[in-house]
Amino acid sequence: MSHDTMATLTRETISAAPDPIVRRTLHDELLERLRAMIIDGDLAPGDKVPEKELCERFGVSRTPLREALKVLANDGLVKLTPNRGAMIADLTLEDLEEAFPVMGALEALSGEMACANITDAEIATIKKLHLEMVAHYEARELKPYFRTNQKIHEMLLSAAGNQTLSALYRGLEGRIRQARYLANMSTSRWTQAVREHEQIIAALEARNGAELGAILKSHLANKFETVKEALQDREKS
Amino acid sequence: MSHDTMATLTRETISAAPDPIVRRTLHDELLERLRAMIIDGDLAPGDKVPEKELCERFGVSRTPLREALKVLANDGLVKLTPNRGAMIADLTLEDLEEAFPVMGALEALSGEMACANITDAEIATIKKLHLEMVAHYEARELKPYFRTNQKIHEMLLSAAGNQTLSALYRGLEGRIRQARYLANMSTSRWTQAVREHEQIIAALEARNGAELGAILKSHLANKFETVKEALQDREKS
DNA sequence: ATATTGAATTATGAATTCAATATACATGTC
DNA sequence: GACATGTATATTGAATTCATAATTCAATAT
Repeated sequence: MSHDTMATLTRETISAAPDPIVRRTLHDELLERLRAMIIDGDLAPGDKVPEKELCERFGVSRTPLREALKVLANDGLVKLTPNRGAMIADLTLEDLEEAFPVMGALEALSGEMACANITDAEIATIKKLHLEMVAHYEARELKPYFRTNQKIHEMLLSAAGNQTLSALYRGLEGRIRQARYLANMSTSRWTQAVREHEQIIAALEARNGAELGAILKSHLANKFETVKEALQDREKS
Repeated sequence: MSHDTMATLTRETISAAPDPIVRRTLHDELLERLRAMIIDGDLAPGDKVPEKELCERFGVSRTPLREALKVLANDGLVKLTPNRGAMIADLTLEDLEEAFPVMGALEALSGEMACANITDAEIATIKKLHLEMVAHYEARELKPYFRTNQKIHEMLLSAAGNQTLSALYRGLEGRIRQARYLANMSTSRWTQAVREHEQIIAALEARNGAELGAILKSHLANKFETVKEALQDREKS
């Protein structure tokens, strides 16, 4: 064994079995859990965040919890008022009006990039999901419909293969999470939405990125209109 | 004074002078300062973040500083490794390749929305900045050129009038901050960039949102190519 | 009866402390 | 002399503590 290969060999020996023990910080773990709680609605918008209670629940001290809250505040999921603590952010019409165009731009990009990178297998999976979704539409099953719908958009996003894009998109989605439960669509809008999804599939199969981007953008804009109406109705009551 | 107007009057008296004392938390202040330090390059990529030193510098304890670091990590400006502390995030080619398309989408949206909302006065200001920038180009003053350039893009962004968009854009910009110092443009690229800026002004004056969006997108794509080359050169050395 | 004031309680922001982990250094072995 | 092992120091993550601000509630005045 010559001397100058030693170092290389040693490194290979070590890196041959790179199986590090994953250790997460409490802060990190809490961040994930709290995000999930907010997005799932366990912590409702407008709620005060009960620091003490959550600490007991998770069995941690206030320090890591508060660190997580600062991050969530930065992401817009909670509002922090000095000396008055944290509240789960409430969704205003203005928030929606700001978020949707940005979502549209990101979604369009996601479509464009997905067309460039997606595999045939992935397209097949999306088609299958699409058929599932249509079945839910025909059965008028709103919740399963939404769920499948979201899966399709998630797949497009991951097919785009851009972590930065995904992160921003998910961040925005978290903020407008409430909108989902609002959009009790009219039959005509629902039919239109399904038709738009047909177009999405077609553009995807043709791998026409520009087209897909445009469709997604207007699809989202239409969805926004639906949500906006629902939100305005709710605010009246 | 009738009794039923009392409450109203009282409320008016209070809300007539809403001049709350602005109190910021240390965490918030630190966040701002650290961001500036990173973006200005006072803390260089790859540097370990000296917790203790910074605490002394700012005269605060570790708690608020660490809170700020978590937020910065969430934004991708620093990397946090458990038990090993924080490092200023280093910019890889992959980061750039991910960030630029997203920046492009956001910038395009910014242009579109700016056209819809911008005032004549704002257009005039931008034109003035543009002339300044051209002057710097002709004098071959790179740094002032960049600075003015950035001001123009900032104005477009604020003219778009979408806080969500601004926040995401600035976040991304912070991450690719290093790219600025890399882009030592060739003369031909520089000339091209100025020409593109002429087009930007033209589209803006015509208030042609779609056009402006498209120009900004390709403008950024071209810039990316320049930066990419510079980065590859640097990585070789 | 209602509104206002002041004291007690609670919650928050930030500093400090403590335990666990990593790094640096020294010593011993081949 | 190179490497490994053990020890000391420093740094980090998280709990605890402390001071201050906000909230609650009873007492008082209107």
